[in-house]
Amino acid sequence: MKELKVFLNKFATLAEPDAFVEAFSIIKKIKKKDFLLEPGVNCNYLAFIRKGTFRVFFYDQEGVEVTVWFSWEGMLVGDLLAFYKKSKSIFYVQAIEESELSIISREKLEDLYIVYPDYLQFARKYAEHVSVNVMERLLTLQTKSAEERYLELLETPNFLQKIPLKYLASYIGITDSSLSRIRRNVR
Amino acid sequence: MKELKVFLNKFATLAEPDAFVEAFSIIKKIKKKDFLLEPGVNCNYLAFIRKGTFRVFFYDQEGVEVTVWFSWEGMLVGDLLAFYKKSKSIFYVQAIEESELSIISREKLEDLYIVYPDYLQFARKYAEHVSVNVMERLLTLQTKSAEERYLELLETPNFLQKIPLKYLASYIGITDSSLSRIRRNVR
DNA sequence: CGCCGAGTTGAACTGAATCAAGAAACGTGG
DNA sequence: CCACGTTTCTTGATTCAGTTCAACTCGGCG
Repeated sequence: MKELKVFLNKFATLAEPDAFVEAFSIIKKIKKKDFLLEPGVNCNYLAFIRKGTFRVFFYDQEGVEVTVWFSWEGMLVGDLLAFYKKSKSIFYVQAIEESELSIISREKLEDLYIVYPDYLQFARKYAEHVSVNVMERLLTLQTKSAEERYLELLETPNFLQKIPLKYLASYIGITDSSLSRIRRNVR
Repeated sequence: MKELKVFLNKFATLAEPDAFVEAFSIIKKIKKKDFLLEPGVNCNYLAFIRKGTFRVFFYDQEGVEVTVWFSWEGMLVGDLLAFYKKSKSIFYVQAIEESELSIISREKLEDLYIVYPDYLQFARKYAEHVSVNVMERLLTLQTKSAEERYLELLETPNFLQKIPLKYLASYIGITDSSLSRIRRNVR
C-alpha cells in the first residue's frame, strides 16, 4: 500500500515502513451512508481511508445533528476523541460515499511501538498534528463570523462536491438555512 | 522538583524521571502582567509552572483581545500552537500573578527523546491529552449556549478568584457585558 | 486621596436561529 | 430510463441570543 507509506512519511521517516502497512491488515468496505462506528461501542482501532469520504457526528442535547469532523482518502478516521480517552465511542462515523478502509487495532499499534520504538515518533507527530488542527479550528470558531468561517472552509482543498451543504453548515457551527443565505451573499 | 515528576507521571512512567527534572534547567520568575512570550518571537521552549497562573491570548482582526488558554501550577505553558508548528510565536503568554517557571528548550527535549526513547511516550501522551482537551472545548463552543459554557467553566477546579471575569468571558467566546448578565441570571 | 481597571447595567442593534413552505436534485425500483 | 418519493437547498417572516457602546459603581493600589 503505497498510500499508507505516503501517509506515514508525512509524520515520520522510519526504518521499517512495511511494518506499518502490514499492521493495517483488516480491509473493510463500507457502503454510502453506512456506519463505521456508532456511539457506545468499542472503538479500539483507527482506519486508513484507501478510498472514500467520512463524516464524524453526534446528536446534541436537543437532538440536533452536529458534524464534528470530515476525513478523506489518505487520512485516518475513527472516533479519535474516544480512542485517545480509551472510552466507548461517542460519535457516529459514517461513509458519505462508497468507501474502502484498512484498519489497525490499538493492540497492533501498541505492538508496533514496542517492536519498533521509532514508531512512537509517528504516534507523537500525529497527535501533535491533530492538536494543531483542532486548535486552529477552535480559534476560527471563537473569533470569526459565520461568513468568514465559510470562506475559510472554501479554501480547504477536497471540499469539492462530495459533502452536502448541511453537513458543512453544521461543521462550521451554523444552520443550513444560514449557510444558504451566506452563499447567496457571497456568490 | 517533586512537582515535575508528578506532572511527568500523569503521562508516562519512565525509568529515568530525574533526566526530565534536570532538563527543565532554566528557572525564570515573572512578575504579574509581564510576558513570557509575545507574537513573532522564537518560542522553541515550554515552561513548567512551579507557581503562578498564565493566560494565552492574542488580538483578532478588529483588535479585540481573545483569550485562548489558561495554565496553572503544575502545568506546562507556552505557545503550544507555534511550538508544534515550529513557527514563530502567535500568542501573548502573560502571567496573571507573580509566577515561577522551569523552562526546557525544544533542543533539550529532543535530546531527551534520543537518549531515552521512552520519553517519546511522554511526548505522545501529552499531545494526545492536548488533543482531547481542545476537542472537548471545540465541542462545547460548537454546541452549547453562552450560559451553558459559563456553567461548564464553573465546574473546572482552579477557576477560583485569580482570573478576571473579562478573560473568562473571552475564553468562552463572549463579551464581558454578556458574561455579567449571565452571572446575574444564574445567581 | 485620587485614580484606574474591573464589573455592571441599559437601550438599541444585529447576526444567526427558527419554523414552515416550496423548488430542485437525487436515486431507486419498476 | 422514466416516475415518484425522498433528501437537499433555498427563501421569507419572525424571534432571540449575544453585541455594542456609553455611563456608572466599586474596590484596590500607588
